[in-house]
Amino acid sequence: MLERTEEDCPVPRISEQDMAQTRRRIVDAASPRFRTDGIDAIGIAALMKDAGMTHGGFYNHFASKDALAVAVFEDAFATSLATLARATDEADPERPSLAETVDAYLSPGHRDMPGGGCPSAALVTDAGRHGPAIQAAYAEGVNGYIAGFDAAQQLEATERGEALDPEAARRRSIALLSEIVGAIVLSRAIRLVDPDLSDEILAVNRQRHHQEH
Amino acid sequence: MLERTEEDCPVPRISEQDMAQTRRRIVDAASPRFRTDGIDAIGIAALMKDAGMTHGGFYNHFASKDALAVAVFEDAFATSLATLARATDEADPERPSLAETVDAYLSPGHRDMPGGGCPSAALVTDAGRHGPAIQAAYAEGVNGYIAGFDAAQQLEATERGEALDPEAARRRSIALLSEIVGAIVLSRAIRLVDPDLSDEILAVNRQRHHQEH
DNA sequence: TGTACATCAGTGAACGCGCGTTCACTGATGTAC
DNA sequence: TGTACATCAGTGAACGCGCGTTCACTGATGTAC
Repeated sequence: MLERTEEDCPVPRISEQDMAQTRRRIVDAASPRFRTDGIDAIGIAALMKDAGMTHGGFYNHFASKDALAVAVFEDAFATSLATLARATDEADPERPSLAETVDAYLSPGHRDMPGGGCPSAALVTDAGRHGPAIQAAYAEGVNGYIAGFDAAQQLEATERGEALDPEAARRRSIALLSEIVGAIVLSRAIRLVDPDLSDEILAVNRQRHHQEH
Repeated sequence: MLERTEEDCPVPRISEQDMAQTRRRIVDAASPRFRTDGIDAIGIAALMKDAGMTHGGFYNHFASKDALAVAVFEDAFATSLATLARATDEADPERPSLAETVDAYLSPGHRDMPGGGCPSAALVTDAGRHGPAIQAAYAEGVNGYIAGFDAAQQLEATERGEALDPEAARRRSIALLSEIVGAIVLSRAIRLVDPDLSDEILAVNRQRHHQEH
């Protein structure tokens, strides 16, 4: 009896691992550029050059630029949600509170580094302006954020010995996401010409969250 | 003594009014397209065709596409702020409350019509990704929104016979703007693939505002 | 182990296309007399 | 009022450029025997 039962799948000449590495290099090159300047602002050729290759090979890894964008969205949200999940890791003695997580989100450092930051904020307009596949990847990320906020609220309520209505928690999660996404995109939009107002927007929303929770 | 003292300024062959009309046609064509699809998504040729002309004449009216974008931002914010100002028109017996204004802002109709809607929301990412001139026009509009919310809060506080600390009002205005911009851009980003969550985001934020004010 | 062959990730020229901007030209309009 | 001229908003071809995608080719790698 052979171990390999899928006869349709030929043994790859170049290891799957190498292919996966190259694919990752492309995603890693595209991810910050897409978040900083938008999906349409950088071309395949420049992207592949960033990844250390020429542009022709791109289509060995992705069917289209849209397919790359979907992969970038999935990867960026996965990373971002993993960070958020630290706020719900009961085993971590240095687990950040939800308030600390929000403070970090609404920091000048996050504002000034969209390429490595939250994809919900950086790609919110791009998602709405592109096709269903990209929007679907974005929507899944948004649902992940809401679920993450829900979990963090429930954990903190439990630790305070309080019960939290799941629907109330969900409403707060959605409002929180709206507020922090709005604050960071507004602060980014004016940071070069009105840095004081840009800082103020972040500060007001940090403060507002502290008052409420 | 001649009435016309500026010798440098020749009498125009084609009336200034006609020129202004053409310029307005260009701005009116660009304004919804920029808000719906982004500044970079539509070219000068398509824009001028929408305005009923060929593309070459564009540069009789604007020095560059960026200059048009600045004009579009100024015009769109002026219109949008005029609508907001209805909430502070003491003479108007049908003056909408701030809560009603927010409800209209966070409506599915506004979500589905970015081309005629709030430029703060529709252009927030474009502003951050373009040059200082465009950002400056955007920042002025944001300041106008904050001032408008301030004025509406003060008017409503006065009518209730309450005093409202200007700094507290400003903080609320900034938080309100962040929240409604965030809500509308998030709801737009997912409306095609998750219309239920899109509606929920709007509804939760409408409800939240009603509870607070 | 050595040799002939097959595979296919990556290369780089080329495809048609649209971009922002320029410019020689046109023709309607207003001025000068 | 009539005629010659000047102006300039608008036309449309053309500029160099970058885009997403295709494709014939290369050459390193793995297989077959």
